[in-house]
Amino acid sequence: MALEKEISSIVRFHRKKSGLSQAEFAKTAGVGKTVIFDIEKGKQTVRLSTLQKVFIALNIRVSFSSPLMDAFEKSKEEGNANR
Amino acid sequence: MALEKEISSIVRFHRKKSGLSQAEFAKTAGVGKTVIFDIEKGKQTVRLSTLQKVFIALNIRVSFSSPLMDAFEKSKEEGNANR
DNA sequence: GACATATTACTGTTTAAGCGGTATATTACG
DNA sequence: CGTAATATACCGCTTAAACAGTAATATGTC
Repeated sequence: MALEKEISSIVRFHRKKSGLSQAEFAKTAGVGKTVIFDIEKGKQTVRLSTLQKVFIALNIRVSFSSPLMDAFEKSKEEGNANR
Repeated sequence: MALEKEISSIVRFHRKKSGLSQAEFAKTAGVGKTVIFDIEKGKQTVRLSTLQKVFIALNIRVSFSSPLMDAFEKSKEEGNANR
């Protein structure tokens, strides 16, 4: 599933459960009402900072996975952020 | 950990493992070199579409979790996208 | 059907994201 | 140390994201 479509349905579901309209939720999240509509419509060009506010307001966590993720976690523990 | 910092370190780690410089990787991901530098620097205002290109190029998957996530998955199976 | 509420759509304005070019700083390696 | 590669930084330029306002649909609820 495309990332923006997934975000779209997740945000809408969570917002509806919160009982807030788009405009009300926009206020609590600290963003404009337009961008809530856009996100729920599946807009691909939203800014990360905007999504972050929405996710925080809805108590949604984001995580990442990949074939290299175990090695990445290991490197963090060892304090090798890069190399 | 802040989302943009997490993305920053994950992207840098994966790119380094790929053996590409920022400029080379930018080309393969289909974005400008500047935005790769910005992402690895922890920029918060990157666009979702840009991150998407980077994640695809690095084979990184994104997933979401929340207290309502089980109910959300259920509602998908039942075909109730909203309500 | 009438009426309230919410969503969708469109507007103009402000701000900045992304871009390539380039210049400087940093890092790696012989 | 020198030098090549890479990363970091700054530059204008173009495009569009986010915004509030408003208007038009849609979705209820009585």
